[in-house]
Amino acid sequence: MRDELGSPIGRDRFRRPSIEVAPDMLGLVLVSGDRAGRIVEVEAYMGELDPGSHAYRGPTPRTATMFGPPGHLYVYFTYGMHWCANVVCDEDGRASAVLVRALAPLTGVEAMRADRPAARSDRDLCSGPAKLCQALGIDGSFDGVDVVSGSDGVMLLDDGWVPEAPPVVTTRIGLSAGVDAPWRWCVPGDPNVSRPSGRGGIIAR
DNA sequence: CGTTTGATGCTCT
DNA sequence: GAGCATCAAACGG
Repeated sequence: MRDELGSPIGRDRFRRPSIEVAPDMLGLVLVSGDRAGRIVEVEAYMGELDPGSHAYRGPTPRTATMFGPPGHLYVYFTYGMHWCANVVCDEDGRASAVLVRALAPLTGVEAMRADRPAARSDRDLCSGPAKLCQALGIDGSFDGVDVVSGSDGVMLLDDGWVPEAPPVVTTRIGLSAGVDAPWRWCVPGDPNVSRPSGRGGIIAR
């Protein structure tokens, strides 16, 4: 299954601040069990330096994974009903993470449809951080899993695909603090991107 | 199309 | 008790 979808990624790729890792994650394949999608939208969260980050006020039980070693999944629960998934970055002890905000579905699309009955089209399957978790079957039990080794069925792969154009850069979505940081990156023109532009419009392309 | 609103429960103050 | 890294349904033009 993995061999067909791409090659494993070294942990060193995540051993940097999330604002460096995030744009490099566009195009990678996120695999969960028999389902997979290509990452087309990400956001960076810079831990204790970032008022928009869950880690801004220091470590708590909820954010423990984000303060741990890179290459693991930080999965959190929000709005009383949704799960969202980040990939932890930077050295152990520094809370830096990349939120995966949208995927282009690749495999297991039938299973995704079954788990996302509200989706009116396949573009609604993974076009948002909570949607993609539902589509891939990711919930709180996946917090802390290693996406480099893939030992728990969730893995990031590189199949060599690269966007035709440089990423679109915007401000982040849905925050009340840290709203001005241009830390959201999208694959230009991809129909699965959750929203074409951020609060301040498109900052760079 | 666009914007608005209700759902729903965990987390930290 | 307030706020939330969201989503879908219900509106209005």
